[in-house]
Amino acid sequence: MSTQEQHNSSGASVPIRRRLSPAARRDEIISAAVELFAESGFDGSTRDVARCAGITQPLLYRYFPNKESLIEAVYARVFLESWDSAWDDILQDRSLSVRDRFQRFYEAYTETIFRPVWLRLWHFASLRDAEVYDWYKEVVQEQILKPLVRERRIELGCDQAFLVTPAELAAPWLLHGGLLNYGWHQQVAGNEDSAGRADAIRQMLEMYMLFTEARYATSS
Amino acid sequence: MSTQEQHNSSGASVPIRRRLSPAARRDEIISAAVELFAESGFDGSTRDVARCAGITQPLLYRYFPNKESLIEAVYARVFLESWDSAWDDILQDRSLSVRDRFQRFYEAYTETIFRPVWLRLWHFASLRDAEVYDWYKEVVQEQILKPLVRERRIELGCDQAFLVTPAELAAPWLLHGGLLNYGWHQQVAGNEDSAGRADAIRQMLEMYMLFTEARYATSS
DNA sequence: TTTATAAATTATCACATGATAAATATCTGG
DNA sequence: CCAGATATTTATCATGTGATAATTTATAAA
Repeated sequence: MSTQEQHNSSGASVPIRRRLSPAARRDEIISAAVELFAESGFDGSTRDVARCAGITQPLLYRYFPNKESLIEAVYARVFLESWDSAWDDILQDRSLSVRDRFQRFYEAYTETIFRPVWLRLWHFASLRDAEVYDWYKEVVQEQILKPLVRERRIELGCDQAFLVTPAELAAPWLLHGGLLNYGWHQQVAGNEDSAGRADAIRQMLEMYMLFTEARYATSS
Repeated sequence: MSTQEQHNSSGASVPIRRRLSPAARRDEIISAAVELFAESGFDGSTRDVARCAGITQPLLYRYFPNKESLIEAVYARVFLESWDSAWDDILQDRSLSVRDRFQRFYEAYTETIFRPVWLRLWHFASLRDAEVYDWYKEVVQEQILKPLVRERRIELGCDQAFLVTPAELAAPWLLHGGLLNYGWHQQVAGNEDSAGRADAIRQMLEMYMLFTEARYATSS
């Protein structure tokens, strides 16, 4: 990716030696690993990561004791640090209806997670680490789906119960999963149609609104 | 997996040499590859496939010119040959309501595709071959989703148009994708709850029924 | 039993990979 | 400008991998 070179007196090309601070170099290595692993999976070689980062392969081992710890750093960069606090602001903005609020939220959210890097790493990760998957599932459930259920209940005027039951989460999970799947379709096909994405979100919310209306109507 | 051995006079263990017909051997190799690739991905080694099949690694190359062609044989076994014609019978049985019919269909269908082998190979495949993914998407759309839309339209009494438009497929795709995602959740978590599965299908169909009722009611 | 066919194994190659040790060049503080 | 600290590279190892050639042995037909 960034393999710069110099030419010495004898004409042979010699790599430039950029001396960086450990923190900066570490960041660059992680960025390179994110790109490479997203493309080739976690079986991508450390040599390719190094080439992509513009360094030699052994240098990688000054920053990470082994490949596994590099992979963990990639997880942290992509999954842990990807939650945008602005999303929380949208989710909590009660000046909008639940429908409009979650429309806005999902449009912002999918702008990040529908990037090929995120989606592919997510798939690769879930194929090798059930833990990462479980952890992120928890995040989605607590940060997105439970708020959705709660706010919708309030909107429908049946706010007696505070806890969100597993049964109530089934439909939101189904729809959220459907949206993820939609994003995956687009990424495999190489599309990046933001209008179609907004439509998909609209349909998803439409279905949720109809479903909850029918369900909570009888019990309110 | 099936590495049988014999002991010769000097006590050293020597592999048994089972001489099979080419067709039978080929089948065994593919079965072994299906198991191994489902677990380790397509980067699983040919040596491991061979061990799993109870043969030596070079023998594999008498049946497949290279690893890629073995992978293609795995695709064929798992994806091409997995469609059960009994499913078509269910889909075409108009003695049942659309809801009941697709409930039955999806319960049978997911019994097959929610197996870890199918789901994992599906994920591995879609990460490396957009073609396989596109091909299967087409199958789902033509065999499942378009029939669903058509039959539902008839049931709602608005059978004027025969063609199914892309817009009409958005909701079914979202729900179908959500169900796939549900299966993936279960497989990663190691669950195999068929009651939960039936419930998920019920909710999915409930949402589709409500959605179509609301949508086609105005235009019929 | 004998023998020819081909299924299966042993031996091996070239290359890629994760990882380590030693040598070298770059930057910073004095 | 110099010297020490250390970021970076070169050289290297052990192992794993896809693939091929040569050899051996099981099996069925004569």
